[in-house]
Amino acid sequence: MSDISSHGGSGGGPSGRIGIGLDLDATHLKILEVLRDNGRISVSSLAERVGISRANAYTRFEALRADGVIKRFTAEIDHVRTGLGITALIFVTVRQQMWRQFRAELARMPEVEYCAITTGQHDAMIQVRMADVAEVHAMVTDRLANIPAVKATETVFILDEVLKRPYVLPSDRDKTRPARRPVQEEQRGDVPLGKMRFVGAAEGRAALRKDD
Amino acid sequence: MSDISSHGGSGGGPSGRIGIGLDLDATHLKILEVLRDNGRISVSSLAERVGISRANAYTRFEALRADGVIKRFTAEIDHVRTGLGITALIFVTVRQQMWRQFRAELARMPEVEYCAITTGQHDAMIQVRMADVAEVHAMVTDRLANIPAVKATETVFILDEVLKRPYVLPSDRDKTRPARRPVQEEQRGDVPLGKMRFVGAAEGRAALRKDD
DNA sequence: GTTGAAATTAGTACGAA
DNA sequence: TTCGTACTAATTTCAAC
Repeated sequence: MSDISSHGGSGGGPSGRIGIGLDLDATHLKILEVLRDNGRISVSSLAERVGISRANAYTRFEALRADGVIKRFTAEIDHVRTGLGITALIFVTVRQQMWRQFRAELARMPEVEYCAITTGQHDAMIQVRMADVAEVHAMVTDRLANIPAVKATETVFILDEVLKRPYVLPSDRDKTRPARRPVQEEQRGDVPLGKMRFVGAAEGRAALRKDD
Repeated sequence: MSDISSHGGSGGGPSGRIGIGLDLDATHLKILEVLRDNGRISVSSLAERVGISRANAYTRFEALRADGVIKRFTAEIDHVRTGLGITALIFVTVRQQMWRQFRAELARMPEVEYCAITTGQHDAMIQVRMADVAEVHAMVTDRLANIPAVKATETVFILDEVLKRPYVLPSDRDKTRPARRPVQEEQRGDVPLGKMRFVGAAEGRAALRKDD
């Protein structure tokens, strides 16, 4: 059960994989679209829905799997039903040169569902699922605070998860947006830029993306 | 393709579902554990791995599905391979009384993978997948800024996704932690509490969790 | 890249423990 | 409830086109 992503970052940094084994065409994307909503569909039904032959579907399906485009299949579950109804985001400031230790400690925390290294005020964001707020508090004060690599934390609770897509595909963008495009074009320029803010990375963090 | 979660929040608020249709035993959790890593496993193999009969596995599997504990099955994909290698978090401050509009606009944005309402300095956090940073910038300035409900935004880029579990289960906690428990007990009290911070919700936001 | 037919496997229904 | 078995339907594999 190795949970640490073996792949490179999603930020276009030092990734690792250079040669692309497979370039995805519209059919590949269609397959991924179907698989997003029904990961247990049979390859036969998949072929039908996508509009290709079974053999072709099998070939493409296997290629997507073998090439790592599809990392794995999983079930989406209702956390409330399993008793982990509290979700929190913990923003962590990591002490320089201690990323390796931070990562190692993360691997020991099964209640962490997601951890990303970010630009901005903090260095990392972790998402945890707990039974109650007391457990979140205990996790932050007892476990995180005891990691020397952790300089500071900031915790925020999730009140509601409004939207959660399994994943986004490039083909998604051509669906809802065209209707709004003209509006965008017209309003371009009138945008009150002052109300938004981009937060860059702290000193030297980008260089520390991989372990230390 | 309705992406907005029909379920209640994950924060224990006004959920909707009251009567629990199914209380999960250790076997149920074991099933979910297997399904987390292999959502396409056959029910026969599942039965084998969990150590129950095939018939029983079918019954429990169906019960978990019908009861909504398993929301759906999906494929996990590599965003870099699909050309959406840039991930950003956008923290949004929403104008009071305009949550309904904000939610409606969100539904029109297919590149948004996740949106949660949070406590703390901001009101919501959305995660987007884009082809490049320019697209993120365009999304924030052209699309988000044009929503009257959006008072302000703060954008942060994800440099690396260190850990991404499909989901956390209550049974996970009894795996890695026991080894560290004694350490926790010893260090309890020596925790430098000053280095962490809990951020509460802004005025009246909890009451506005559902639309408006 | 497609179709069709054999082999295998999945899903269902039943009685017994 | 759970298990084991037998039955039916579907899927996967492999062949030739």
